[in-house]
Amino acid sequence: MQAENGKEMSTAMVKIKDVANEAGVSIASVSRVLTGNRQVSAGTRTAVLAAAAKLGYRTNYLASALRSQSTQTVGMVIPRIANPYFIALVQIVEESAQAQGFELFLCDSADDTETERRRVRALLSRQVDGIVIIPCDETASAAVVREVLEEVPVVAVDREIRGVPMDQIAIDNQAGILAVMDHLRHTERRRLGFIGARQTTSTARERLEAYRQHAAEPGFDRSSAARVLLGDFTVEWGEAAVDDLLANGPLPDGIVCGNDLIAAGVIRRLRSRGIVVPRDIAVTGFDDIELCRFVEPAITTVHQPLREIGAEGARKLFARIAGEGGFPTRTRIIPELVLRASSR
Amino acid sequence: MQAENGKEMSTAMVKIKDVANEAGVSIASVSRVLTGNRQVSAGTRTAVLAAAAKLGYRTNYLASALRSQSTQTVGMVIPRIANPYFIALVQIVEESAQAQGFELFLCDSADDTETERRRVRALLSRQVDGIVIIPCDETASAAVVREVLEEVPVVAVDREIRGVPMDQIAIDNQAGILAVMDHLRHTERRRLGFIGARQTTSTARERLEAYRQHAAEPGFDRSSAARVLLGDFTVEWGEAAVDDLLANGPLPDGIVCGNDLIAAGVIRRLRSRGIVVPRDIAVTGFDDIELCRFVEPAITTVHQPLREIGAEGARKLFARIAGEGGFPTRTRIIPELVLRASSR
DNA sequence: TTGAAAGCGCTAACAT
DNA sequence: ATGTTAGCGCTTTCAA
Repeated sequence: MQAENGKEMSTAMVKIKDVANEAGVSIASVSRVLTGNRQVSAGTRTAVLAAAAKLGYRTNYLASALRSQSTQTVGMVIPRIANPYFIALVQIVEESAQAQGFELFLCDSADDTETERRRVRALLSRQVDGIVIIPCDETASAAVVREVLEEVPVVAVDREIRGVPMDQIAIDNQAGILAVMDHLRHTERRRLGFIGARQTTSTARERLEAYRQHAAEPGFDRSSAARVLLGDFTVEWGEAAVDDLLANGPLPDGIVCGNDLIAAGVIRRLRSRGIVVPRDIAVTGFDDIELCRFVEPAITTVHQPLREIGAEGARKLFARIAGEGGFPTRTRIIPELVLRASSR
Repeated sequence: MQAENGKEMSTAMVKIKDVANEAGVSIASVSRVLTGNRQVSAGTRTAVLAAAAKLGYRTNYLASALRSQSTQTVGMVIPRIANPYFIALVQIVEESAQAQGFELFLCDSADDTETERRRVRALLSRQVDGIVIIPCDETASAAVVREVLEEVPVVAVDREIRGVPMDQIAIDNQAGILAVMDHLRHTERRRLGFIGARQTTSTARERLEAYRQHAAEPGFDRSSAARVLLGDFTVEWGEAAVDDLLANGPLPDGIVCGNDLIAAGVIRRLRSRGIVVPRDIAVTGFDDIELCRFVEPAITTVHQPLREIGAEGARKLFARIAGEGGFPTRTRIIPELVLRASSR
């Protein structure tokens, strides 16, 4: 006892040998009972279980994993842990992992390629059995992912990686933007603008490309296709972009935003400038995050089927881990438009 | 090559022996260079580093940790990964961990004592060097934490655990509620009500206790102290609680909410019932999450100094891990009121 | 400063 | 069905 320095006496770690002694069997029998991969007699099982419970034994993960060459762990690397959108995806993957008896090791790449590389290497160093990645850069992330693929299966989720033959699952961004713009056309919006993010991710790129393509179609004013502002996927950029628009000529009557955060910023700034949404100008988002229903007016947006995306990503990963072969696949889920007050 | 089934040939894992061969030294020397705990000649160092880089060697974490009895990993158990408030705290702790050269293993207890116990055991099984916990139940979590304390240091953050002598850090909830109620008193609100959460956490309990105490003071209508509704810390409960209030007699002119999510729900439902906030009724929140500034009207709330709480929690943990003794401490940070439109 | 060898705690192969 | 033992890949004595 070392009561005087406030430290409790540490219980010596219980090892498999202690359980074996207590149960009166060999350590191999203990291992067999606990891992369950082998036949054991009922008597041995009972004795081992009782001894383990009595001593409070917990298998040493490090030793077990080192020996069995299996960590039963998968890693997930996301660009920003503070982004609720990514966290929602994490939750689905975590559920699937748990259901398969795997643990999930979550890492934040801080939307930085170098950090992403370090995180991925740390995961490989921990001998994870597979990795789910939301890459932070459409092209720069390719190199590190290619490296990983030499060792364990990887699935890219939500964002695409170019030029790497691998399993991928994401939403169909083009279809989403098309739905938004069809809606704006039918509600007589003619002069559109697009406020999105710089083209470092497939998400940003595909949404912009779809906008440009459809804005040039009949039904929209000719100025629309060129009215494009690119920053990042944040509320702050949405606000700044509105100032930009206001300073440069007459406002459009519809703004297509690259995601909901931008849309929230756009709406807040427009309101503070006395411009009425949706009467003067319609605003749309993308992703359908919770915030949409709290903003006034509530944001019309494209719903991300996160559950499907996450579940399918996990399914692909665990299939590879289980040794299933076949060519890598790229899946796109077609999203639905959610009409709310900001565009009516 | 097995090109026909789409599988790349797996690179054999590079081991320390391979590096030793390549560099023409013993494996011990490689280890010494890579861990940096020992003296090595410049020549050996260069040769080892070059060989390691050439072969793309990464230390096997499992083997290294098993042998050295140090994982350089801490665990963090939070009640809900989907709650941005907890995630903000995680980020701060993660920063501190990285700065100390530790990895953080994040776990979700799903606000359930049994899951919490399983998660904690999994962490111990992985030989983490310490644990930061946001306990899901003020009393029930005590048992599992007491267990853990036998093996590694634990720090409770944000919520208190009763009856366990351990390091703790949280906000001073009583002071926060007092600030809210002083403000309401000065703005002539007389008939108050409290919408909070059931008393399973110190957070919920302390905020209610403070409300009850101050509501009975002069300046408030006598009905105030008894006008209390308890559910959980969600938007949905805030909405339901308003229906409850409306069905039972005249409305108060001020509602103190247990947190911001409840306040957001309260405001949304009041508005949909045609009741004007803050003219007819003032509403306040607690925590100062991002949402507060998006709700219309923006929510008056108590700001949580998350950075300070997280950093101090991490500091305490790493001090214990480093072997610092001394009695456990309980720290409370006094928060500030943030005045916004919902109470003016 | 370096190499040889022991051993971290466990699982799996090999006995019986 | 069970026990004995090798060895997972590394770090750390112990010798030299």
